[in-house]
Amino acid sequence: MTLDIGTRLRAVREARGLSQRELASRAGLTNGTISMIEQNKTSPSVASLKSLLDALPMPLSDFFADVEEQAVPKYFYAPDEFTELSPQEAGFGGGAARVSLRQLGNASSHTIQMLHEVYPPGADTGPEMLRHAGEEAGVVIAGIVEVTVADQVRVLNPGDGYLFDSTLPHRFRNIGAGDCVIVSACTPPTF
Amino acid sequence: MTLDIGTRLRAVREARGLSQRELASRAGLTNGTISMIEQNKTSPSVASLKSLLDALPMPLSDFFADVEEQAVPKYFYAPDEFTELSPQEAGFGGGAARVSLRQLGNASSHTIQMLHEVYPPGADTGPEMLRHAGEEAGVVIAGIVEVTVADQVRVLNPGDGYLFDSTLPHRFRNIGAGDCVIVSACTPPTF
DNA sequence: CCGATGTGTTCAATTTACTGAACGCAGTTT
DNA sequence: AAACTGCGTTCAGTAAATTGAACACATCGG
Repeated sequence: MTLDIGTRLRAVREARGLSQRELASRAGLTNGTISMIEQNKTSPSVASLKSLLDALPMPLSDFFADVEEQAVPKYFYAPDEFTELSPQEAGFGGGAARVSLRQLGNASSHTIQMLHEVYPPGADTGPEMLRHAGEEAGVVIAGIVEVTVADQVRVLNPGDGYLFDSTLPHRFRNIGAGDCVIVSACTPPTF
Repeated sequence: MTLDIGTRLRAVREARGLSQRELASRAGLTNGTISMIEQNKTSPSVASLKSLLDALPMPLSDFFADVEEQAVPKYFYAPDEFTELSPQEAGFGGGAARVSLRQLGNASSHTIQMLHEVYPPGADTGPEMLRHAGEEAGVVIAGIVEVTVADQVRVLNPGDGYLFDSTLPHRFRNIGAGDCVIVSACTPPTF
């Protein structure tokens, strides 16, 4: 989401019938600064923004309540825009190997969670089986992974997939020589 | 003036069980910055604060206001066990190009539908935009695809992803020289 | 006991926000 | 018309936020 503080601020300022200079003097800032902010050429500090809103006046929560509604929705993500989830939060307690779990977007505001997962050789989600609400599915892109679901164990190769209810105890182990890459999806997001 | 965002940020961060470094890496900032902010030694820019809250996640306004049942359930699928969806069934009416949409499992008995999609060069879901209930997300594995969602158009390369509400009109076009491979997920399954 | 890993803090260097004084433009006033 | 008054924008310089690499302090395993 690219949040548009500039137009939001301008809208509020003009609704009060204030010029940039008037608002600037009340807030203890300069008109130039306000101009830059309204054009989204800079991202003001919280302190500066609070000064401006105090001078209007308007609470920060109200200001952002509207800003987030007007925010431009984000549909596309470059590789570096995936958010890396820490192993701990993903449910991997004392895992020795480092697993990369890169999430697509901000799952808290969606009903679906998609992950780009990379397991180094030997990586294991651990003998303690994972369990959580929802369903999960995935496709193996590269490498070899042994997946355990309930009482079933299976070795999956590139092109293979899986699909099961997440409340069933499950476990992933990379038993190949190289990295194992999986693209998976969960619903609802697990936190 | 106070506006103690430092202790507020620390409270939410610790509530999530995250260290300063973990949060920093997710938000694309450094641990030092978070330390300074939490001690109120600096006033973060709105852009920085939003990055931090997105990684938690939490909206700015909140921050500021205070399978089908079988005898034996099937969890694993070999590549030839994916069910090929006919273009028509997938919503492609008179599409000239042949698109491969291979579905993992029997989606009607699940809340999640995962597809392994292959688009030949020039493939297009058509100028009539698709619309259906639910959300969909995907990761590009190979090739180059142009995706249109509502009024946004974007060219996605391997490693890129997408995530949007399926009620928004959308369209996929393979604009590369080779096949385009995408692994996607929808919720709920679209039929 | 010591090395390895974890935490949060500190500080010089860099990037960025902000200042202060310009600028150009549109109405009014003389 | 020229001179004023108001508006928002631009720009070099300054102040502050942010980085990146240290630091000190804990906990854990050999």
